[in-house]
Amino acid sequence: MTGPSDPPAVPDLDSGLSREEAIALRESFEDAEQERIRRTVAELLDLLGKAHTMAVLSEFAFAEGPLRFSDLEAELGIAPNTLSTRLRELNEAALLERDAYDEVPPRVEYTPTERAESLFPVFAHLHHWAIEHEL
Amino acid sequence: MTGPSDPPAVPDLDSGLSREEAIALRESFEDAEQERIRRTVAELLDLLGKAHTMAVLSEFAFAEGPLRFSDLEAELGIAPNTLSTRLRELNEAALLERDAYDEVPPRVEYTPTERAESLFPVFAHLHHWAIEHEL
DNA sequence: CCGCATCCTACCGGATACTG
DNA sequence: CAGTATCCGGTAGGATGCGG
Repeated sequence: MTGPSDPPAVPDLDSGLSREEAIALRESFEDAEQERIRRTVAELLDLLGKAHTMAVLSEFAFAEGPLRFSDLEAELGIAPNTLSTRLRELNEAALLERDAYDEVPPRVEYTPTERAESLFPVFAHLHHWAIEHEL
Repeated sequence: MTGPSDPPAVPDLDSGLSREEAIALRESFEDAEQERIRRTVAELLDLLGKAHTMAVLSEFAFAEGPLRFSDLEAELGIAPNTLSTRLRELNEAALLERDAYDEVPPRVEYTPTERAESLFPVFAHLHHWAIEHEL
């Protein structure tokens, strides 16, 4: 009773680009460009590797519109200082847009940028993986 | 000179499952199963969120066969104790298989399992993202 | 020799209290 | 409500040692 039971027509877990295609694609670039790609991937993995960064982005990936600080705080159960740091990093990486409204009570909304949206299929894939596997 | 120049025919960055499809798919399950999926995703994000886990998996995603401890240590420039911990976690999560050969010099090989391989398109997508964006 | 385990240090993330 | 200040515990990094 631990595995998925009676799964409703799960489409193939073939998320676009395969490993071979990705390798071939990268090798089609000049050396300098390959090096840039390598560095960008490393930086990206470094950012995503920080605690809760993936979880935060995942929330945006499955949310309809913008999210507020307290939304994320409540949903993820993460300390405010840490959340604050993560949001600032994501904002500086141009993955989240920060909009502050001068009201009472104050309101700050975070919205994923297009750069972030083009990253969201990753979270859809992770979600799909979780449907078919356990941990 | 910072952006990509003369990009050779990059295929569309449309990695299979969209956000809407992922949401619809999840909602097609019963509540109990949805809860299991939610928890699995959370655990997965927690594991991937640990420092260097993504980087380690990424190495396997683009490597041909198995990798050795020293390969990863040299490639990622990460402390041996930390690498040791990450490899053990990934092994316990059944994402890496560990094979020790009793030779001189000793040899230990880590091989991604099928579970891990079904996760690799994620890294191909991240790589693809890095081709089209900066950080 | 390689793959770790150990020891220590530095930094990062968690909890709480407090402020604009 | 949306953070910041402070303190503290845990975790990663670096050097070293050692067993296989």
